[in-house]
Formats: sequence, C-alpha cells, structure tokens
Amino acid sequence: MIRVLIADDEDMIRTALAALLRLEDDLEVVAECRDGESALAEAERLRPDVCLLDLEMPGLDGVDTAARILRRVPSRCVIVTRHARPGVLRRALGAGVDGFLPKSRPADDVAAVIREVAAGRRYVDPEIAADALSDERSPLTDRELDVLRAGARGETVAEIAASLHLSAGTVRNHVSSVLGKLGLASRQQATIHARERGWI
Amino acid sequence: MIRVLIADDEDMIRTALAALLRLEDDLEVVAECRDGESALAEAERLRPDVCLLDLEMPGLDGVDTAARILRRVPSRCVIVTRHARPGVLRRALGAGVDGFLPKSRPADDVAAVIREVAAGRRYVDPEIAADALSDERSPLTDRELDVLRAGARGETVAEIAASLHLSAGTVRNHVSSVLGKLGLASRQQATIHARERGWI
DNA sequence: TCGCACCCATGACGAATGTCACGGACGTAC
DNA sequence: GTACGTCCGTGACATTCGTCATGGGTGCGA
Repeated sequence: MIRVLIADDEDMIRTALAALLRLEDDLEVVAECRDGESALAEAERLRPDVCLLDLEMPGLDGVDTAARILRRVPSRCVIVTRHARPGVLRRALGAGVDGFLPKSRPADDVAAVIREVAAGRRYVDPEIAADALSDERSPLTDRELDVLRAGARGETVAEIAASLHLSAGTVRNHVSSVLGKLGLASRQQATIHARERGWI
Repeated sequence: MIRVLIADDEDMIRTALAALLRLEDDLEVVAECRDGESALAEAERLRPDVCLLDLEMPGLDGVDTAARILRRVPSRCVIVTRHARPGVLRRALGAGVDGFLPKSRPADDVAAVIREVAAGRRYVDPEIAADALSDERSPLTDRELDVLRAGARGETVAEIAASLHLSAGTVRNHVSSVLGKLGLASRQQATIHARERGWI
C-alpha cells in the first residue's frame, strides 16, 4: 500500500484528486493539506511514501515545501503545476523532487506517476523535459531578476530602488539591460515575459 | 438522467471532475471540451441539460460561452472559477447563468449544484454572493475599463490609443481619471488592482 | 596576472507618462 | 429645458522612464 499526502490550496482539485486516488486499491491518501506549512507538518508526522505537492500555494510553494520535507523525511515528492516551465522544472529537480507533472495532463496519470515514484523511479513530463533541454535558461542576471520581481506589482523605479537598497539610476540600468536582452520596450512587458517563462 | 457538458482548458481538473461525475448514477457526461468554441459547438450538437463551464479559458471565456450557448440551446449553465470575485459573479448572472461555483469548494459540491440547476433552481456560492452585496461595483466607466484592458500587457499609450481608435491624449485622460479614482500612481498598478477585483 | 562578467553608481538626454485646464458632443434624469 | 455624467479631444507642463557613456569595485577562470 502506497501512502500518499496531497497538498493543493484549491479545494476542488485537491478533493477531486484525493477521491480518484482513493478508488485505487494500492493507494492510501493519508493527508490532505491546503498549504505548504501544514503539508510539511503532516509529512513529518505521518511520513508518507509519496507527497503530491501543488507548486502554486500561498506561503511555502511546492518546491520549497518539497525541499524541506526531503531534508527531514524519507518521502518522495511529486510536483504538480499549472504553469509548467523549464525554469520551474530546473528549480524542482534542484530541490530533489522525483516527479514533475503539469496539470495539462489528465487526472489518470497522477496515480501512474505516484506508482513510478514510489517504486524508486523518476518521472518528468516528457514535453517539459524536451523544452528544458532545447530552450536555454534565462539570459538575465540574478540582480536583474531581483529588479523585475521587485517591480512586478507596478512599483515605480524609486520604490524598487528603495526596497532593494539601490540607487534609482542603478535600477534603471538593470531595467535597460533587461529590455535590451529581451528586445522589449517597458518594464511591465519584461515582467510579463519573465513570469510566463517561470523566471520570477 | 442529467446530461452534462464539461469545459475546462486544464486537462487534469476536467478529467478528474468528469470521472467523479461519471460515478454518479443520475449524471451522464456527454462531452468534454477544452475551450469555449468547442463547448459552444458541442452544446449545439448535443443539447445537454447542464453545461459546466470554467471561467478561465483561452479564446471565449466561460461567461461569453454561456451567453452564446443560452442564446441557441435550452441548456442551463454553471460557471466554475478559480478567481471568484463579485465583479465576475455579476457578469455571469448578467449573462444568464444559473450556477456559480468557485474552485475553493470541494469537488463533491459539483454534482449537487448540477442537480440543483437541472431541477430549475439557481445556485450561487453564498460567500461570493455576500461579497457581491457588501462591496460595491467598480467605480470605473466602461471606457476606462476598456483602456485598462487594452493596456493589460504593458502596451504603450500610443498602442492603446491605436487599438481603441482614440487619440493618445484621450487615453492619458482616461488613465489619469482611473488613477485618481483608485488612488494609485501608474497604469500597471491600476490593471493589477482591477484584475484582482474581476473588473477586467 | 589579465581579461571578463557582474554589480553599483553618476549624470545627461530624449521620449513616454501622468496632471491639469479647457471645450464640445451625446444621452438620461429631474 | 436644464443639469449631470460620460465620452472624446487639445495643449501645456512636470515627472518618470529608458538610453547611453563612463567609472570603480568584486570575483572567477584562462
């Protein structure tokens, strides 16, 4: 019997997946969590065989949660995500997860991946894996990404500078460099671009 | 037997819900669609009793799809959405839908709502309904919302003006009016603000 | 050791943006 | 009919933004 923990902040998808997994004879859903913190706590308490973690959760996201779980418990982690981008996959693999499944895959696949991972194998969605191999990583430096992140909510250059403890001119230079690399015209387009690719 | 059409662009949630609904004796899932256009076509062809439509779909969104279906077919429509905001609910009710269910509700509720709606009753998530009564609607005019929508991807004022067949000055005035009403400082903050509230 | 990339900063410039004041057109409510 | 709100436009103005040139500091690999 494979003991499974599920974490997803969206009740509908979490309960639906849990209900489907419960129909499988060899799977047992031992915990349902709606955020990373409680998933971490439940994982420590119950030591499940496999943790199915949604990437997009408030507070600790799926990858952060997986990283902490893997440090404390001999479980295996599968990341499920809506926005499956090469950048996210890299982050997830770096954290030591064993499964990566985008939500663009049918629900039947979830049980299959859980079995794969429980058996000690890895599973990465082939399409995303191919993307990760073909397209190169972000051409932006860490600091440039910081600036984009800090300005993701429409903050002004001065506010970004303040929150990063930089001068306004430096921020403008970073932005200018980003726009040049990406061939775009405004900071907002750059943040949209970066978000779509999972860079920030 | 209640005949149900499901439309959701995310395969995992769509197939999961379909599988769960198929377990119910009185429900029959007659179609699964991944966008609004095909949902519209299938609804016309199959004339289901209830259409379960995700709000967030590429091309035609759930409300637009419902509006068109209701004009052609004597079906009833239920909107399911991740971002359940009062503004969205108003839009949905204006389009004539009979059910409104946020994805923050467990999957079991879906079958119950379908039965309610199929029986001729309406169902609106009580929490969202309360929100819709308490908080007032957007203080922005239609044209101001048009400007925000047109500029949602970081377009320049000139581009917004071109796509709306306006002069750049007029666009600037609309933006300025919006910022004054919302107490914000930039167009990007305004679009974020409006998006969070379901205005655009 | 020497490039080289990254990071931080300054200053100057032109373009884009937001503000303000103003006016005209059109509906609707009183 | 009048008042009001919305819509569209113009023009002038200050601010912000993105670009560019320049320079100093750091760390890393050849």
